[in-house]
Amino acid sequence: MLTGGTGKKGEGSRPDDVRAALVAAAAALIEELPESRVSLRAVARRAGVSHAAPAHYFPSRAHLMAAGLAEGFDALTARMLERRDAAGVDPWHRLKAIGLGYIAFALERPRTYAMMFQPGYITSPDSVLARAGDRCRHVLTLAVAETRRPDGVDQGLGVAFAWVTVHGFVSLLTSGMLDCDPAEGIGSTPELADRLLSLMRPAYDGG
Amino acid sequence: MLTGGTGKKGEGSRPDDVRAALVAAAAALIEELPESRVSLRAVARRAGVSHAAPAHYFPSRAHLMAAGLAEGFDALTARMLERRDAAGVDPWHRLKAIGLGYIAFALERPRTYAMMFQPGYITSPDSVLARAGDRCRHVLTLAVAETRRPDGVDQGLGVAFAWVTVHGFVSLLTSGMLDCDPAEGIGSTPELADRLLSLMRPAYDGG
DNA sequence: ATTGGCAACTTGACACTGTCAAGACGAGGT
DNA sequence: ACCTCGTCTTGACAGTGTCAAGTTGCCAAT
Repeated sequence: MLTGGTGKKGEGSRPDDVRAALVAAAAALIEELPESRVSLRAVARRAGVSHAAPAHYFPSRAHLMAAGLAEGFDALTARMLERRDAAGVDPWHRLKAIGLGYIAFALERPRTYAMMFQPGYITSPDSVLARAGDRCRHVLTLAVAETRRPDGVDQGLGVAFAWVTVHGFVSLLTSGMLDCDPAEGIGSTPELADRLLSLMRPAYDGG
Repeated sequence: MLTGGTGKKGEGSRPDDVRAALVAAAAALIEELPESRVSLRAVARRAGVSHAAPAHYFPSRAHLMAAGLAEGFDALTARMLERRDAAGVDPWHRLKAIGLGYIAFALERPRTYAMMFQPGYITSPDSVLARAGDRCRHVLTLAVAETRRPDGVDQGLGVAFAWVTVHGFVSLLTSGMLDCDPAEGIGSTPELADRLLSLMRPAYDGG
């Protein structure tokens, strides 16, 4: 009765073709255009359906955007896991790799990232977007747990501190409030990111 | 020739009445309504002028919003100064007071705050909004300079770290990504804010 | 004192938006 | 054969940003 394979055609080809196309189109446009220009109608055009088709799958614009943004969150989570698993076994190195992966994702897809944290797209605590956010935080929580030492900060505070730092960094950066060269070298974005992350090391690594 | 008192009436009463009314209306609506509903026409209605009057003072919606948001930045700066001056003489206490004032402002005026950091409203590096942001950062820079010690972090990094922390905190909080009770007590927002700020103390206070 | 000019708006229009109501249309069940 | 339902389209409505043209009222110059 709910979604999940209404099975229009018997030969099992497209269970939810249009819906998936809409979400994919939304995710693409979110990165291509400024937020105000990602319209339901533009998404519908890109998906090749009529301007009111989105309304049959999503009760409002916010819900469609949330679905596209949830894909963004999952991509972010995947990126974090990838970097973590390539970072070896040292807990601090793993945590730092997650942070750098987080920052890399946000700077590669700035519009998607900024919109993911826009209030108003989480319509309920168990919405698609909120759940995607929870999965992302979970990765961070695991990494912080690995670093825990008797004299370290407690779990919740450690997660908050790490997330706050990387999120604040990319958010200020893409807002244009932090001025540093995107290129490599002294005073560059990657160098500042590295130094900022190193600054929080004592909270996890014991000093 | 530029703006600044065209002096329509000789008796010197209203040099730029309508413009100021528009900016004030914009600042008010920015806090009252979600971003997408703060329209040029709504601002014009509140200011009591026709729907196209804003176009005579601001080349685009972004410019009018930026003017309203610049007022928000100035209010934030004022709040920071107020708290700092009430905090005594200890450099770290002064810096922390600035951070707490920053957080208090952002949580009292969440929509204004979020919009201030939205990419797209800074139309040029010396726009009204960018300048207001510079004045705000300057207050932070001064406070960080006060704490400087030979073995401390360098100025730019210290400013970035402090800003990143407070901004990341309020941004994640208003996005609904950090779950903590707004009320007082253990696990509450003010307590988390306090603990986060304390976590960055070693970077300034020498350990 | 009349004229011209000009800045400050207003009115009107256009293409576009989100959302709702109603209709088309094909498949499945009876 | 008929009916129903889900899927999507068409059409409409109020609202939006922005542009073009018009209106108004003051100031300076003639």
